[in-house]
Amino acid sequence: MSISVEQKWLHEELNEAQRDAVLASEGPVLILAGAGSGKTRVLIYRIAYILANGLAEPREILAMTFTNKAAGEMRERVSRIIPGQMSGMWIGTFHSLYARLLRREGERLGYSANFTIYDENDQIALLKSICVELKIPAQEFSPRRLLHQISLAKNALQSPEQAAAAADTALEQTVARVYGVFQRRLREANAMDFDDLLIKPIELFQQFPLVKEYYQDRFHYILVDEYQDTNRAQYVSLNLFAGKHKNICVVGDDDQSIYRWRGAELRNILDFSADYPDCRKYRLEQNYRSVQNILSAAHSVVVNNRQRHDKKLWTDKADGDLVMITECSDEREEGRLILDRISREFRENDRRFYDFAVLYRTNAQSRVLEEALRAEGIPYVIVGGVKFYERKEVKDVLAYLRVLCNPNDGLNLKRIINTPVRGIGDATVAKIESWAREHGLALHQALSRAAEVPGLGKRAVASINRFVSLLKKYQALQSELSLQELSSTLIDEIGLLQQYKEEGTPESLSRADNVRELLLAVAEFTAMAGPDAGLEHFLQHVSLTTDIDVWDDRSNAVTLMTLHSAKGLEFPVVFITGLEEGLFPLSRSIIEPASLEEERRLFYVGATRAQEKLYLSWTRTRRRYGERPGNVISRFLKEIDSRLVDYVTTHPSAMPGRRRAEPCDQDMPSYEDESQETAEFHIGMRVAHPTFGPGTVLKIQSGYSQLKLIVLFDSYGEKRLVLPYAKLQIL
DNA sequence: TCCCACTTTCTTTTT
DNA sequence: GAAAGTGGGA
Repeated sequence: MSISVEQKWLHEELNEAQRDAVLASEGPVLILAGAGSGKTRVLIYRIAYILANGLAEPREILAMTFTNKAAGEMRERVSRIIPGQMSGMWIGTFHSLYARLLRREGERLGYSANFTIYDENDQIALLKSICVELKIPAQEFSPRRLLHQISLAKNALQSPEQAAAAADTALEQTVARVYGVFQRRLREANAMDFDDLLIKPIELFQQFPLVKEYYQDRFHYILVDEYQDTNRAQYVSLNLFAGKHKNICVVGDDDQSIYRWRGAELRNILDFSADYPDCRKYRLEQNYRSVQNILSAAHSVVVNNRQRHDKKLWTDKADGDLVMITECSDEREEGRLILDRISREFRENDRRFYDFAVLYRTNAQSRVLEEALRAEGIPYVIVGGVKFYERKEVKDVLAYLRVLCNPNDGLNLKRIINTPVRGIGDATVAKIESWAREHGLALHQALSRAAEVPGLGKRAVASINRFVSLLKKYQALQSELSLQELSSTLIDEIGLLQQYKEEGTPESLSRADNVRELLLAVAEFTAMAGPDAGLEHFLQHVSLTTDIDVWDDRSNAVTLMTLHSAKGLEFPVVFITGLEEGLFPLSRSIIEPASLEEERRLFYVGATRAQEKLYLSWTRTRRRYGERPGNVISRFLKEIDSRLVDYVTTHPSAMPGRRRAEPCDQDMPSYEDESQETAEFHIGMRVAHPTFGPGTVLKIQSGYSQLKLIVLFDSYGEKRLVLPYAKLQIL
């Protein structure tokens, strides 16, 4: 195809490799784009190029991004290059775009358009009730573990029947059994979980070829960001979408794949050229983000991975400062270290608070850091962690809204039936539930016929009737009132705010605040989406909006978040904390090479967020599970080329209140220096137990007086053993 | 049915 | 050390 318009910006804004990738609009295209190499820019210009040359209408473009925030930015930047109408373009995350598709077409699969989206807590709650019903011992098969297995099966497009057929171990058999019931329950509730959002479009397309053809026809150009983190379901659905025009452009970096644990398959990107033999490949290897030392340090770690394509990013930036590694005595010291560096950066380099990001492996680490920043009065924002919409009081209100929107949602119905307390206890609910099941009714239907249910007291029936008429009333009001009016009247009527006020504890007051904030969020949503946006849209927005989507990168505050959340972002100064064996890399990952490599990629992702300064820290000891084990320096720190590193140890000063950091001339400490009393055992070691048989040591915890081992037994799962009593044999 | 005190588990990471 | 789960008593 000849290019009708040769835009000036193609030459001014892009380097040669980027421009080639943009111009290759037709056919399958794979763009291997290293960290900071401008892949977002390529995607944006690609869309702009397609539109500017009239190759497609906006509505014929489908662009998958990793976050809603990224989608919004992309849309905005495209419209700045190509002013004009952008409406009709499908740009968003897999989950939000597929939810849109399923609201339109899900009817064919037996879901009505008002389906509820279940988040992880809902999934767990549902699984728990299934486990109780099927009498599955929760100790042996924790709902969490079952959920993870089910989720992996779903994302691998395995049906419950296939899972049952393939099941060997007791765990797999249980998973398959629960999985089948789980799916049935979701459907009965007219609910989809996050995984269903990805797999139902595939079912739809497979069962309804005409629907498939419509969408295949419609989307002339498909663009996918972060392709290295797609799972099987995403992969299959993309191929279905691209089936006709085959103009599919995927962008990714195998070194930045960090979601294997939730089913992402690296082979999707590694095998793209096998799937599309005529595909064109482009490599973006010039990094525009980081100084050379940071880039080299990150590279010196990630080269230790075996599962990767060899490549090396380059930059024409200066070397920059050395990467600083600091050894701290404990996590509070680590917090102080960060304060210290921030104030120094302020003095020396004229920074703003938003120039800094503090990254960590687990959310639990944020607390100490938060305390340190607060004590010093430094503004900060935490991305992730306990999410607003997951707070109890917020979920309670949302549960009401969900039930109003979708009465079949039995899970949320059970949540609110006795919240606030109205005398409908567990026993009553259980009776109605089993009666409902006997008669093939949904819970809400049974509730309206409470008088017929045997064994219910008069008081209980009266309470239920009051509750049912409350719901009926608001269902009727739904069409008359605006979203805001509906929710605020409802909150008034159930007396939630008043109840919190009466309790008067700081905790309940903050709950009241959260409920008010939820009302604010409703107002904000209406302002953004327009008055026509229905309850189901608001609820979908709530389910699929993450912290990172609302994070404001220009607010004047230090950002705290997990390494995972930091993907795709950049900051002048980055701190990566908690670089200790067992924390980063996490102990569970150490025993499995593939997981360890993923941890290493996570380190790579974190390090390459930094533009100018990278501070890495580890602590000699850190509180975990209320205990305080000794730590060993992370292997990742040892893998960094020592010529790129400035190693510093902080010593608690004799004078209280004063701290200093002193350079330490010695080489970095090695594992051997850290000889623990646990010398006999180490993580990853194979052991045998008289009752549980063979297993692998997952974790070693040093308590105050005794040591605890966590061992993953081949046939008994995880057990915690107290060392002096566990008669373990080393294999 | 509800509330309080006690025990247990939990820490990966996220749409 | 917190949050959630368990069990006994009112």
